[in-house]
Amino acid sequence: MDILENLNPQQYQAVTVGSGAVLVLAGPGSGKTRVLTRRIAYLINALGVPPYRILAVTFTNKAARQMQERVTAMISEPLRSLEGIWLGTFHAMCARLLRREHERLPYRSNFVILDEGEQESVIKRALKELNLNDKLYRPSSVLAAISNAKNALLLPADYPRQNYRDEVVARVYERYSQILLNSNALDFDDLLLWAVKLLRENPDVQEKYARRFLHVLVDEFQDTNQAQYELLKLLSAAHGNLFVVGDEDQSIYRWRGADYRNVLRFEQDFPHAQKILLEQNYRSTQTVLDAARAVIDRNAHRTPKFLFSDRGRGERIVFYEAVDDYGEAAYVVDTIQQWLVSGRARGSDFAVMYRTNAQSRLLEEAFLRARLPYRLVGAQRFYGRREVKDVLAYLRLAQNPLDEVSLLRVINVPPRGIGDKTLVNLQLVAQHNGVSPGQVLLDLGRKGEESPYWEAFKGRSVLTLADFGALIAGWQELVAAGAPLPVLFDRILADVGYQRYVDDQSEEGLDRWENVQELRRLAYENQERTLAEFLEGIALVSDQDTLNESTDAPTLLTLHAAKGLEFSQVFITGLDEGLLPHSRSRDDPEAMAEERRLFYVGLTRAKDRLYLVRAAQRSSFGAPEYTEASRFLDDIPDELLKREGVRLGRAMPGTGLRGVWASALRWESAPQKSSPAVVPVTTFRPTQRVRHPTYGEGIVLESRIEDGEELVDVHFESVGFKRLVASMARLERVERQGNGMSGGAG
DNA sequence: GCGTTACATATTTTT
DNA sequence: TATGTAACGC
Repeated sequence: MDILENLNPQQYQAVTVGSGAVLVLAGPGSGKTRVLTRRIAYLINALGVPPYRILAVTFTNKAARQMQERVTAMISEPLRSLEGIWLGTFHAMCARLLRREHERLPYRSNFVILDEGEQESVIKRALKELNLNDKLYRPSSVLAAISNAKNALLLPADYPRQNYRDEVVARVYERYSQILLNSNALDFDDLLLWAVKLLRENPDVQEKYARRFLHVLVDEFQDTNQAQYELLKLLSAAHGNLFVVGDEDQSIYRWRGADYRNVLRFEQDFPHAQKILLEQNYRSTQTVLDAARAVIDRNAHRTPKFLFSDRGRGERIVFYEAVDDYGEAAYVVDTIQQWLVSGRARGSDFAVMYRTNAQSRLLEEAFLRARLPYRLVGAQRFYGRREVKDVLAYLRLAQNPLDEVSLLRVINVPPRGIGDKTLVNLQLVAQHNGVSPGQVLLDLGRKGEESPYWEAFKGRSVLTLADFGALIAGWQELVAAGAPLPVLFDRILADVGYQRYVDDQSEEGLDRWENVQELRRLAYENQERTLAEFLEGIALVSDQDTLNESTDAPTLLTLHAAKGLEFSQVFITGLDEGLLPHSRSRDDPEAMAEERRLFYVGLTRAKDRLYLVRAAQRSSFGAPEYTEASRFLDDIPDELLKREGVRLGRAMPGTGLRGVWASALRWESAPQKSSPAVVPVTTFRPTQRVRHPTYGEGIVLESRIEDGEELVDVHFESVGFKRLVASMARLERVERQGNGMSGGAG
């Protein structure tokens, strides 16, 4: 394939631009990935740049993998390979750098990478050690503060102390860092922070890499944080060929330290940078783009862009207001099903997006009920499962016995008689001798009574400790002897009796054991790799990476996870105040602007059809609540919208039944004309009054057929909302004149 | 030291 | 809801 084929003038310019700093501002669907991959291929094929002199950075493994595949396909003979190129995520690149140069760092090359849960447990430990109240200083908020500091390249000593709380956070930060150092462990932020430190403090190292990388290319530049930007500057310093692609309007990771103003800084730092705007959109209909533009134009401080498409106006955007969150999920699934039945669309054409992961549950249930397969990105991730984390902790312990986090996690899992007392003792002994608890254990395990630590323990506790230490010692020997991953895996499970522990023959136990088996399968597939590589691969996978592209089914995913993807038909659900925009962003204009960008990202994922869905009533947990329509909906011009479903006024909080009544009045509910699918026949209709032998009288909110059963949602005067199966519940119609507005509680 | 239970408590997005 | 933790009894 010709690398320069099928490029518009701006894309062509970006692909072939000469040396120096280049900023490509690429609107959604403007061929950003195409530009990036062709640029790399162009450098190699046309300019003869050897792949090993190229550094290309992405945010997700998936993006990296995709880029790798596409570029490889374009590389011409005689090379045909990208051997030597550094193409990966920021974090993977840093991990690689740090392992290579570990002698310049206070870490060993076999350091482990902590995930967020582990970070939090270290914070909790630090708080406890410092006698701080974890109610007052929430681990999550302290962690966020520390993370922000690291993103801004601030070490504990540099942490700004403006008030007492800062002082406390600084002290926790200090202790936290010590624990990590002693554990030979790094968190995600450390990977970046230490990489920058390494390059800054070792000019020879910096020069080595900066000279090597003739070209540095970056995807999603608007999502970089300070540390990442600094790293890019350090690595491109020698040749100055820094090629970044991004879009301020798609910056949605502010909470993680990303700062879209890096785009502005870039222009200041490289005043001669070439700036290229990609504005032609190849993805969406003009209707979708118009709506997206109307939404994003309300944000200040951005480079105005004029996205245009030659795909024509396309269909109007459907706006559906459901009675409640069940109705919302049902609408989504019904609509998709009708398309599928009609044969005019396939499963993978659809995506259902939401703000928070919790929203996926009702949707999943609806899909399950309809017996429609779906694929889910992220959420209760496999690697987050307790049993999986346990086994991984064992593996990490085998690789790095200094890892206190993992040690503390599994030292008494399954229960082996090492309780709080013994644990505190162990830590004391370790501290006294200036070693880590893991080392004490190992020594006890290896030498038994000969160990100098033996006497420090009293009673039989030392026996249990020594037993466990002997296990770890055994695993370590296996690792040192280069035993294959599955062998080590099985040995560990057998040694600790893990199956007996998780699989209690209950359904849940079976499920857990399944997960362990799944992990073992993974180890088997990766048996060519070292334990360290295996663990690092797992530590750095993201949810987005778990998307299985081969399944032909609708995708359920958060708006964040949707970035970079596209679908023929997109549902954005939960368009309620408090959810999108999220309530936590309410009082912060910057956060609110980001909510808007998030919505913008969702809108621009759609190629052909867009459905905006919300629920008039939603239960976050416990009690259902009335919701207000998202303010963002107001910004979409009416002529782009086609309303369906019930119609509600804005905001009827505290008006009791009125909300329910209003929501039960169908405003327009004609089935989509374009869809020949069968409209199920129901016995009950919304607004109809019914009587139930136990609950008394109520009003039908919604009725639909699922799996051949008619499901009726009723609001009873006595008990409120109930979902009934029509054939089971002895529901009677109540024929009555007049408006039923009286009676009932809200 | 272990296991059960009651109770509280918090819920955004993730490399 | 679902998860964690504090308290209790064994």
